[in-house]
Amino acid sequence: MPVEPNIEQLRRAAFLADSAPAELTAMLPFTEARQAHAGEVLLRQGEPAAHVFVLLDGAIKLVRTNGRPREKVVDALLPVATFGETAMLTRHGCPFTAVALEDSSLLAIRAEPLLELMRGRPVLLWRLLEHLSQREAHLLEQLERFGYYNAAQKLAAYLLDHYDRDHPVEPLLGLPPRRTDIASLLSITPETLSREIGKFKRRGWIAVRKGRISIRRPERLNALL
Amino acid sequence: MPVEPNIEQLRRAAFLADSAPAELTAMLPFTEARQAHAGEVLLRQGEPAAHVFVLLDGAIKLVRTNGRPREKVVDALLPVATFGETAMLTRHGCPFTAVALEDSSLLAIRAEPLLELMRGRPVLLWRLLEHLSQREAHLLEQLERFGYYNAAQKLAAYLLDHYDRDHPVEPLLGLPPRRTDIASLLSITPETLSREIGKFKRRGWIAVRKGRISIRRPERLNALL
DNA sequence: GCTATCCGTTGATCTCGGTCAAGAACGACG
DNA sequence: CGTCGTTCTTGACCGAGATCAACGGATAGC
Repeated sequence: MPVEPNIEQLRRAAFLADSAPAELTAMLPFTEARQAHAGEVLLRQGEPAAHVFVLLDGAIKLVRTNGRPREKVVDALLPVATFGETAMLTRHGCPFTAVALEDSSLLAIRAEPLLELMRGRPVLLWRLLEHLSQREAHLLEQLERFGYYNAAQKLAAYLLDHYDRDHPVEPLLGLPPRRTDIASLLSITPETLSREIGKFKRRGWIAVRKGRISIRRPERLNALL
Repeated sequence: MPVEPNIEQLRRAAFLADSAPAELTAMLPFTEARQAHAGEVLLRQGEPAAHVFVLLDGAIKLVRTNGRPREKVVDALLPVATFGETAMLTRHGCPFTAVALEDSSLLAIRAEPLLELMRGRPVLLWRLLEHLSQREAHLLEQLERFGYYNAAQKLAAYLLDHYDRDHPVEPLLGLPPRRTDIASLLSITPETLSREIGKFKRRGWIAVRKGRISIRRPERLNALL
């Protein structure tokens, strides 16, 4: 049974981080804790988003489904990330499909009353605008990198991006069990990914235990970029 | 001497398109017409943006300058596009450098009073939020495409994106005189771009006159994607 | 009009990463 | 514990596109 959400959990979301307690409390009535099992679809591309999600624990991938079998992962989210903010703002539907990579726990904020609440609290709008601005910057950076990075650089950038700063000593990556998802995100084949991981491992820059990767020499990875 | 801007020009900007005349009129005092000559830098990556720009005529490229000689074009803008909206919202400075590709005419709206105006008119905030949401969708699409498109597909997508719908009979592209910019945008080398253009020309799908490309068989280009 | 410079084009070669195929590790299930 | 099915790994080969280099054509400046 999911525990009732509280404002401390809401506060972990970047676009709500420094909101007044009163505003967060006002959201609780239409915020619910939600568990998603691995593989569960939370948002579907093209459909309107009824909720904004806050990922508290687990991992989520955002994929573009373009009809054809080729399905591209455009982002891999770790706690605490949010998604669905833009989907509720456009009538074109969600620009991606969100799938749980592993069993995850999230907050689901109903979009309609959230929008209504924001209508009366412009400060919330400002926060969201700033948040979307940062996301644009992030996407531009991704776009830039994919332009000229080779396979090793893509992997290094991915590993560094997901470096767990909370556990510097044993930085285990809690990410995609599925190597194919990482490969898709980096726009390389699983075979190439496997070879690059092998190279890094052989040089002692990373270690692999139970399929999970830990970074041993972040400075070496960074030197590649 | 630049003509005084009017609200009809402002209305051409997507995020202002259906604003009330009163709101647009309120912007006029801090909006000025600006001419930019080819090569002129309008915004610089990392620096705060003092203006939001509306491109009325000409062409602008957005480039990421990452220190190294490698400089990547992330977008090529045609009229009527806007840029700098996100730069004024984040304290991290502009996420790109904006350079005029040819002599261009723009509107420059001073950021500070614009933000102040928006503070009092939340409807303007909503429009901007919707606009940024659409841009995120656009960037995600770009990111997806770059994942698995080959050189020919990239070129076809670029040509179709910049197809001038106002001149269906003679759809001359008014874009980058510089082939190297197109190549950078598509993340291919100028040599490869040249070869692909050659192929399309040989098949009669496009025609080149004075360095400018016109599309003859858009349906063929579309079939590649 | 002549020359210099910069781009764009064309050709030859190389290389990174994709493709195809086989084998190894892992988890689920009976 | 063994079998199956899926995913990851490893190897051999191939091809799209990068690189290197030479040539052609446009624009600017004298």
